[in-house]
Amino acid sequence: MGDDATAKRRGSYKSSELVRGRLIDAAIIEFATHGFEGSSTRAIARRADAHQPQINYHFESKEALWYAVMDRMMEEVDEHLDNDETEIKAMIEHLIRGLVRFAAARPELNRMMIHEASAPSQRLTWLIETHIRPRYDLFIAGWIELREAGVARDVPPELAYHLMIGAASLLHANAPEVEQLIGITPSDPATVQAHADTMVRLFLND
Amino acid sequence: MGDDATAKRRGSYKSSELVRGRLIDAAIIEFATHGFEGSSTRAIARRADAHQPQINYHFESKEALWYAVMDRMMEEVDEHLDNDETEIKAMIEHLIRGLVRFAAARPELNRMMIHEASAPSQRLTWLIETHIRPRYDLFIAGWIELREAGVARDVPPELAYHLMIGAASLLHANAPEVEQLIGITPSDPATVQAHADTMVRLFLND
DNA sequence: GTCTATAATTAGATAGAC
DNA sequence: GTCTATCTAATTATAGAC
Repeated sequence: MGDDATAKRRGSYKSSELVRGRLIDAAIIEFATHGFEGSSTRAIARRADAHQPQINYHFESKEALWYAVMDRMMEEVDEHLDNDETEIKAMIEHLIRGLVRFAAARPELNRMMIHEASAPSQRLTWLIETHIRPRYDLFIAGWIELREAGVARDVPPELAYHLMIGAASLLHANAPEVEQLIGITPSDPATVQAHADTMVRLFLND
Repeated sequence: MGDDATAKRRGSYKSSELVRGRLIDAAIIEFATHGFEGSSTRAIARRADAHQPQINYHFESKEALWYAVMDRMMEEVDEHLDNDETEIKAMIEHLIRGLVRFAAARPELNRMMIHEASAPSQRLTWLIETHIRPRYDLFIAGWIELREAGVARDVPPELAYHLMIGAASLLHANAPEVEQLIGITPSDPATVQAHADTMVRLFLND
């Protein structure tokens, strides 16, 4: 170790990971804005300051890049929603506030979700079975427990997930519309705070 | 009148309007599913049982077709939300139930809105100024009045519109996901009813 | 690993016969 | 108004020099 070959391998490896990461970052923006079909690998590469064929080098295909993007987004959700509360009401309140904060910080996930969830597809099936169902099951179990404890308002479990995510995310997913229509910046900390407070009031009993 | 030329003109006119309507119907589905850039005029024409150049004949361009689609969708919203209630609480309850019913019947509008509202564009600006702002202004004026009357729950006016639409529409915009994940059909009358009931409970005081 | 060149396919739009 | 054929430009992916 320490010879030229090792140094070169290390250097190349590091550089490769950097480009790979930049391509994922760029793809998140493009896929969220234009959808999978509407995004071009050239635009992704340009945004990542890379060349278009590097996508096929670092990933198997445009589709493989999309899967890598989703894996990354889901890691980020989990970091945002990480929860060490033990009391049940504090936990759900923490979750609701986390949902709003994440929607504001990363509107791209909700945008991508709507693009993909609009029609059945292999990508949607993979997304549901790999990433969504485990998280959904946890959420629903918690919601039912909260309903029984009288903490949650009267929202049927099979509707709760999408009502809550819809109310938490549209303001941020549609941020460009909101800014032009209403004149507020949805990602402003004060707006996020007011939004989270409102969500807690709406979905939890006093 | 009544001569061959007139008959032919009449026949052609009727046929032309029919094709034009079918192209708009088809474009609604395609634009909602794949976004503007992701939709191909060939796919739209195929779905309308027409030929691809007929789009450029009946509309100036793919973009002109998109504008015609939005005009049509907005006409449909207004029909769905048409309201002859006079009492203020009955009016907002009618509106909320109408929002849910429309989202279920025509998930395409909400899908298109998210596609377009994700990034600034000429299309988004036109959509806001032509169609959204007048309806938004009416909604907000009503919401403020309701807040003062103590009928509406404590949701700030600048958040109310997107919270309500988000909660009303995501379940239906993401219907394919919901069916696979939860196993319910969001457009089922019983589900729509339960969804509307829940929305009224969430956003209005008892 | 990068980057130029390019192959193969598909896109939106148009020409012109009917 | 319709429909075939086609133009130009853009797309994903690959070949091969470096």
